[in-house]
Amino acid sequence: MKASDTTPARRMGPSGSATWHLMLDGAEAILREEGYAELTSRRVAERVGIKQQLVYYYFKTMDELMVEAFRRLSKRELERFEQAMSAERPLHEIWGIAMNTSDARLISEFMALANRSEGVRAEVIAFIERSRQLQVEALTRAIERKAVAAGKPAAALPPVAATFLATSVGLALTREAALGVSMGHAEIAGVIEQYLAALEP
Amino acid sequence: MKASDTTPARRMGPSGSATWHLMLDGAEAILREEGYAELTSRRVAERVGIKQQLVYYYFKTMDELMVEAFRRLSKRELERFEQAMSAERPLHEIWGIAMNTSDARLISEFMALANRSEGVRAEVIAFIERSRQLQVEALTRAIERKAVAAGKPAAALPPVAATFLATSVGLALTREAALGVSMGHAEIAGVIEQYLAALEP
DNA sequence: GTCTATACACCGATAGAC
DNA sequence: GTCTATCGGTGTATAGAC
Repeated sequence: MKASDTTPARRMGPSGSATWHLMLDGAEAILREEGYAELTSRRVAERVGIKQQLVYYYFKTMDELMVEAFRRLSKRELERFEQAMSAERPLHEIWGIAMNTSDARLISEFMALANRSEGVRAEVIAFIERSRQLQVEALTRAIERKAVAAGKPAAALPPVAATFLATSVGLALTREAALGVSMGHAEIAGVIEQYLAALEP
Repeated sequence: MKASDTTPARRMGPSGSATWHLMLDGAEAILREEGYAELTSRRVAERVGIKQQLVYYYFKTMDELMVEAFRRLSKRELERFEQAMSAERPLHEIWGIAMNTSDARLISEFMALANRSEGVRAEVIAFIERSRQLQVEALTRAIERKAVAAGKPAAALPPVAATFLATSVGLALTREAALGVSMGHAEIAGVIEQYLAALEP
């Protein structure tokens, strides 16, 4: 369309290099420990021991850095889920992941970021849908195995409802625990574990 | 302890005045529509049509403004809960409130803020505990009424677990809906409404 | 009660030297 | 690949005039 872009376009470095990863590591640490309000090029640089301006050699904008950071995280998480599916008791594994404090906090921050950045939003939506899909498949298989073994028709709780429930509850539990609230936590964890034990003895 | 404060303390306006409320209204609107990263004295002033510096006549710091904003909101919400308890079908009312989009978003933002501000954190903790207490009481009463009527021992799901579940799920549903995700939403809403209908026909 | 003036720190981003 | 220099913009907060 445009025969000549008047802006010559800034010189940029390659994705995937060691420094590139280092910067994303720094960004993750900041999100985890301080929240997205502190995620700035200066803070990232300070953390990894480089100059602020170098951030813009590897990322066009801070928004792009955030998108890349979530993309890397989401890939890692999905691989973790997939691996959990092939473990001995997949549902217990999934629940364990949902209860992992530090990454729950990280994902929480990205969800907040998703409200303000189109790029992040698209990645977050894709991640939610893919991980829910994975969980539904695993749960469906587990329920069917159980039903066949017992000769029962099973399921007052549809698999997708159960996974949604587990994810929401896991997130709420870790978020409240971080604040120092614990009212009802033991009871709700008990209910979930009872449900899991019934499916995966 | 200190016989004389060397800093003369800046001149301050009264809490509760019309302008004071106007500023909190502006702060709420910003949180709802744009998120806490945009909650600045300049943006508040712009919204309500006054100069940025006037914010500091009514609030010592931005942090104090946030605390006051949450305090006002939390008071309003708790009154709403209490009123709902005395309605015809209290549990349906509570679920309705949990599903109210705009205030769920607002509360979400304050929860994120709680991770960064001690003052906000204290208020958020108090709010969570008080509102959960209220809900547990209402649910306990409803279950007992039902159990007495049916002559049953009742309750595989402890009331505090049920309310925790409803709150987490409600928050997750509205947050995802805001992003445009809907996978499993109909199923989970169906399950909850079924549970409610069983208790409050 | 609201305004102007003003300080100082930090932010994203660009240009160009080494 | 990393640095120095630098820009315009925005943030919190204070002092003091009207």
